[in-house]
Amino acid sequence: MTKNSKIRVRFAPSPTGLFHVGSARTTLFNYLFAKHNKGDFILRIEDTDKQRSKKEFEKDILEGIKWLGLKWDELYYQSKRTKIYEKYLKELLDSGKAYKKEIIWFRNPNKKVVFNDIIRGNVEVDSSVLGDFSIAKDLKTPLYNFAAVIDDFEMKISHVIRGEDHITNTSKQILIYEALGWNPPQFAHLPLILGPDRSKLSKRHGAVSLTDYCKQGYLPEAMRNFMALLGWNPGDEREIFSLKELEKEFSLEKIQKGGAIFNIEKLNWFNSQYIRKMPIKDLTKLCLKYLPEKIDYKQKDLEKIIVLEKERITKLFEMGDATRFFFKDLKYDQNLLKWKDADKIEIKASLDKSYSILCDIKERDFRADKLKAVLMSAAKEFNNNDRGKLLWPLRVALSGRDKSPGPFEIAEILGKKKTLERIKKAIELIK
RNA sequence: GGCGCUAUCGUCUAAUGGUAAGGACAGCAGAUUUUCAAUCUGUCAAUCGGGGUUCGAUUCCCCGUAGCGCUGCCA
Repeated sequence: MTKNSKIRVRFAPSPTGLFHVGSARTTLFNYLFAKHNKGDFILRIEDTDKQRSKKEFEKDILEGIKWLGLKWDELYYQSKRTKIYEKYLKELLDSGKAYKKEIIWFRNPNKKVVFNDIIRGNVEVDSSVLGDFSIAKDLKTPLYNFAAVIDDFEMKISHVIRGEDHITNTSKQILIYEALGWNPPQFAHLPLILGPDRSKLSKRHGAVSLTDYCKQGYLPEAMRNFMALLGWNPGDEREIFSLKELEKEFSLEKIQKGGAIFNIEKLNWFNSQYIRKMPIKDLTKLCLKYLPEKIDYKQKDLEKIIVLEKERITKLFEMGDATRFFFKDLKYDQNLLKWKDADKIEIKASLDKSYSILCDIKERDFRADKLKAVLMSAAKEFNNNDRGKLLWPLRVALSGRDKSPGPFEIAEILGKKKTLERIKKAIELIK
């Protein structure tokens, strides 16, 4: 590679499965490296295996990359480049560097292969342990190690950034570059993403496709931030990074050498951070598909509900359950209304009190701050040491839950009519 | 088995010859609160082992050990 040549990297997935989070991180790192260096990020679909390649997987991968907010500069399909591979295959066959025996084999020169990995430094492999290796089934059907080399050369890839599970392939590929008289690109082998048992993250560890995380309501900005910090960090103590900041800070030299466990707890933390930061209009829109289908709430009320619940959830998926009581009739056990060791008479008295107070408040004064002022002082009067005596039964009457936002906020959203209805129902429930 | 890669709190990591080994997540405790969440404060917790090199090693070298990866007519 000459010093002034443009930085060009590629992510080269084979569409034989859903977009894996490990692949997603490799994509991210390639993208960040390209953008940091004002280079190109190329996407190459490695669909040489016709049996296993599926259109649906290709779609999943492309959509996953878009969802992450990453854009490719160029897109290629290996299945459309057969002629190019054929040309070089013939060249190798003619020069005797490859031979045909059922399929096409690369003649291993059995030498020591050394390459300087940007992340790991010098990596040495005695290629004789590799033996001759297959590079094509026939002239029109190239195999991975061969097609990848041809494309990386033809596409002028300057840096190959991929998982460390490819280190052995790199030695083979360097041999092919040399046989063709080409200079290999720079290599950077990323540490793997691991499951909790420290083995390569795979299906048996649970959700591994990006689509799964998207469906559960993880935000792309959280996913990005989390994945970027899995094996990389800029050297200071910041945790939250926007895409732009990542592009600015990223460097391969700061990548960790050891594998990193996919720590869902940390992902959850990032996600809740981003959920809280998101503008309420956008968040409401995103939450829509997780809410009960038939709701007759106005946009304004919906936004108020989302504001109340967004600090209580870590994934958008939880929004449906968290907000159900606003839209549906309540079902709960009368015992839930019980604050500490209050008896039925006390609970009823408490609810009666709330009811009469709220009855006296004008419709237009049904705002959380106003309700809070009135009810808090009433609660103090009702039982000086323990405001829960008034507030707990009220909150349960309105939410039907042991855990929920406060009664004032719920009452505002419900409105006077519904609020009073629910209190009345609660009173009737007590037997 | 062979080859390769790796090794700091439970987890993600900072510190590349001189630190009381720092931060974040999780945990725990407290404050706040009608509940939960959030928030704030505090706290627990690590350099795999053994040799070197050096005045001094988390850091450099060697040997172990452990873990992982690769070992396809998949990519």
